[in-house]
Amino acid sequence: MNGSHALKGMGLKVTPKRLAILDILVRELVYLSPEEIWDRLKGQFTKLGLPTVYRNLEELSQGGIIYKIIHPDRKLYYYYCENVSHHHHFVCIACRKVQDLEFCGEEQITREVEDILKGKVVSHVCQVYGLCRGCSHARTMAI
Amino acid sequence: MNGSHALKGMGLKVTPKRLAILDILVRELVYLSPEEIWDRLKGQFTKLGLPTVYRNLEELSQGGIIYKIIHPDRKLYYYYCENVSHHHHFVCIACRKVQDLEFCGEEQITREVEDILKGKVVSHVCQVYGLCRGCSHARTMAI
DNA sequence: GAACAATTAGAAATCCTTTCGATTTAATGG
DNA sequence: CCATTAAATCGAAAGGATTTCTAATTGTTC
Repeated sequence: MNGSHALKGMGLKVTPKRLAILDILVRELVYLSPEEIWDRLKGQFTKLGLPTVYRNLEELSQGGIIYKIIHPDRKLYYYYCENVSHHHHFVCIACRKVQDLEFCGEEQITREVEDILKGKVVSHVCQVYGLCRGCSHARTMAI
Repeated sequence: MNGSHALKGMGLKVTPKRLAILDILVRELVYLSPEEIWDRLKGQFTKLGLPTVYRNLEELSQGGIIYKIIHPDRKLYYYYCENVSHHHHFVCIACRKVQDLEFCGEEQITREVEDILKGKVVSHVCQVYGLCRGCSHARTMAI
């Protein structure tokens, strides 16, 4: 994963801040809010506005290199995922780690919508919440 | 669907406003925002605060009689659905109608998470967007 | 390295949603 | 039917995440 390359590829200028924002997500592989990313970068840049973080995250997301989490609290969270083909995610509710899922019921859903509801599928979202391997162990032992 | 009965069942007082809010959702069967519901009820009640609508929708949702839509704009929308067993929905992006889907990949997903990721599923969301029968016809003819 | 367009800072605005204290209303039971 | 009490409502105001705006800065290109 080459940050500069990726940014250029989507027609964005390669700025240090933009790179740093992407880098955080690439390194942590958990979903983060704009403010959390801002906090992590404050030490690295004397001047960094929260709007800059918001704007960059939105641009990166538009460019298809990072993704938004569907979160029950209806706030913005982003995560990086290398896998660019269509797939869904398993999100750990304890540590926020995001992992790929193979399974996607697209076919069955499309068939049902077309055959029974006589409608047309445009898109679908699917997200699974739970405890990842590590957190599920930790919890079993702790409680 | 008896509104008063349903409200009592969840330990809520039967007030005219609460009934009217529920009634709108039951009659329209599309997802609506608190403000849209408020607009529809302004004529019916001289005094009706938007916070009242918000509060009631949240209570009804807590009671499990109405549901929140997962919407990309991250705003609140609610809809009524008679079917209380676990299932997902097909949402028309044109008219907002919400229809039940049979299919749910719960089993396969749980198996994948447990067997491959060694994690534990707690919950999952799934929502399909598209054009319902009527809107898909209308669009074909219009464009 | 000059020119230009894109990016950023910082403050302020926006807008959805929630909170608060005071008032009203539904439910209960005598 | 009326009194009591807890729940519900009003209206204003606060809260808080996100976006907008203008001027200043910085990458990119040639």
